[in-house]
Amino acid sequence: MKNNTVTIHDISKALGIDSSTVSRALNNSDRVSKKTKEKIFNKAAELGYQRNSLASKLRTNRTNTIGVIVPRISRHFFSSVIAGIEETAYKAGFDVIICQSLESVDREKKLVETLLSNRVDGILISISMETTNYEHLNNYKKNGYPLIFFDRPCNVSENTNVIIDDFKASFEATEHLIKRGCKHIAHFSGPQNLELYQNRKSGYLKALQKYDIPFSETLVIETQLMQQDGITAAKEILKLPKVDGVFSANDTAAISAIQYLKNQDVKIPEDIAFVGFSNEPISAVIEPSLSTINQPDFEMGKVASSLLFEQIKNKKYASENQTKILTPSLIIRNSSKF
Amino acid sequence: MKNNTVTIHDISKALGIDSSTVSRALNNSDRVSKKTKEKIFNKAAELGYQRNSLASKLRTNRTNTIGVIVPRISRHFFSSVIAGIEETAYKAGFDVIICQSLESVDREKKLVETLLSNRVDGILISISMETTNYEHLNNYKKNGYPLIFFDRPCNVSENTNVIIDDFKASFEATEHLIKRGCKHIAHFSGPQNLELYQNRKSGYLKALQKYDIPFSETLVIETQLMQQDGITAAKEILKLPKVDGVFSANDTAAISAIQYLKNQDVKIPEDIAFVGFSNEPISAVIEPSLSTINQPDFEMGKVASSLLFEQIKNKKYASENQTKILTPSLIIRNSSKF
DNA sequence: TTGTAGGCGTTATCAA
DNA sequence: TTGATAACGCCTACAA
Repeated sequence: MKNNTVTIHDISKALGIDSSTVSRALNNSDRVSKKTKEKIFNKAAELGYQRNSLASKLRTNRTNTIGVIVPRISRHFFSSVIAGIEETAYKAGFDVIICQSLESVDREKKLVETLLSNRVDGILISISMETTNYEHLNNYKKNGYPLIFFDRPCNVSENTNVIIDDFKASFEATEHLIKRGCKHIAHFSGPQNLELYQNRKSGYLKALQKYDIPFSETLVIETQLMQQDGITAAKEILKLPKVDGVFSANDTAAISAIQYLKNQDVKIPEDIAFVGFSNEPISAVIEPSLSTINQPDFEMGKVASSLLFEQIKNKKYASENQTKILTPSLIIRNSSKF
Repeated sequence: MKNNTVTIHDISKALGIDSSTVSRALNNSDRVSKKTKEKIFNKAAELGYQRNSLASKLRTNRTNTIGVIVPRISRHFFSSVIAGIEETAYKAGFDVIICQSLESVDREKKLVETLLSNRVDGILISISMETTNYEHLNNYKKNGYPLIFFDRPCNVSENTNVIIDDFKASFEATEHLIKRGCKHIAHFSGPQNLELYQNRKSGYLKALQKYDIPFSETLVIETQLMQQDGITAAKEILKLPKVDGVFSANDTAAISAIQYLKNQDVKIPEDIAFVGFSNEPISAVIEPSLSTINQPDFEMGKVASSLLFEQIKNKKYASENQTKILTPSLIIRNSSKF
């Protein structure tokens, strides 16, 4: 079956035109006459010719393909970033290979290798929560391949990062809780190997400091911020005296915590006010609706991929390391209403 | 930069061993002595060798890659199916290329071509809402490539489909509304070119018929079932006399309709009861929580991909057309409580 | 404008 | 067990 695939040589033979001319025609070269082109196009259609990209990529050493690695595509934030990437890629004539690490370093390593061996022209990555060591990525960069980090930056060495201002957003979120009257604000924090969660924590601390709110380490509950973790964290704060506000480093944990607390007859926001992070669609529809930080996800995808395409074209990557910081915004909803 | 990529020939030269032996060693052939293998592995690591899959795929005419086309990865149902596919693929040693058609036929056509030109070994597809003509897929099948439809089947010609029993689930959902006392049940329906929505409508009609509930065409509101469509549909049923129940062909439309109706002081489920379809995570947390149909998404991914790998191995595709039907289940929540 | 020839990196076949 | 050689399908100097 598969053996009868049509090649440019079949077209060549059928028409008595050399395969090099066929190749040129199919690539729409202007060094082929209109007449021959037409003949070739027709014959190609007639025979059901389908270019073999593998061969052409091998030959040209360019794949016009980029790889994207995200923790999970089901997260609204990431699928929106991907939408932004795909839009830009489409305009630039690039294909996109989407991969998910599922927050596992091992998987991430394998994915990088697969992308590498498929000779993608560049990679956009949001590293997994487990990633603490960047060798698999440094090797890649060392070879001069363009690599851009988004959302979860890597400042271990020189890199191009596209991030949002997590510190500022977290500061504002916490400040908002303070201004509405919260005196004992807990923080649901994520893995501290991710700078992003460090920054969210720092913003929280900075706000407490600015308003002279006493702080105790017990107020910070560090987990993976999954659904189950939110419940664990909720139980935790019930043990603490008089917690009246929570700034959660993501929506997922905040939402499951709220659900749990509601079942325990804790009133949100009267007893405990909540602010989340990410603006997952679900946060707008739960009751009470969740105050959160909206991230410019689609824009992030566009910015990151535009940078990547620039680097692919100019090949001056090494020198062009830079960090782009996008601005998120606080959305106040019922979970932290005055 | 990129030019210094290491090939088997570099290893070959460095060690004075022929490149064919290097190739065999790197593929772990048992026709290479342990000693030479070791030398080769070490040198490969030392030089930072990274196999060129393009060349290998071209030569072997096998890519060990399958393509998956879904309408959108952000839909919980599809990302769960993909998770099932990836798990099976991983075990089978296959890579997966994930693509989204965004419900556009044009995009879908291009994706099929791209996958084809990259010589994937098979394709799993859930067609777009716009797809009414299957030429782009028939061409693919005609060449003997394995192709499996999931969730949204294609019975225009002989095909392998993996679906859920939409008819039965819809019948049960409607029956449930009837048993709880609804007498005027509307149906939010999807594009009728998708069999799936035909079946959901049929199940609804069958239930009305069985219980001798009078039916009028105005009760069926056909849209794309997007968020906005839910609102439009909600306005529509308010115009109808005494609608007291809605069976929606997806959760998205049901949820936005409920939100809208709540704002209009319609009581759910007292005034109008709702049952959705898909069990999106959001349906469990909104208020009232949404009764819906749970689909075995992860399992569907596993079943569909297992079938595909079988077809890839056995190459008897043409003759093996079959339809696998998985069983969904009704989840009763507050939106249709008695 | 078209043809010739060689090679991209790998692997399969055959021979040693 | 290893080596020599050709080929997968395509593209691109270079020559005509």
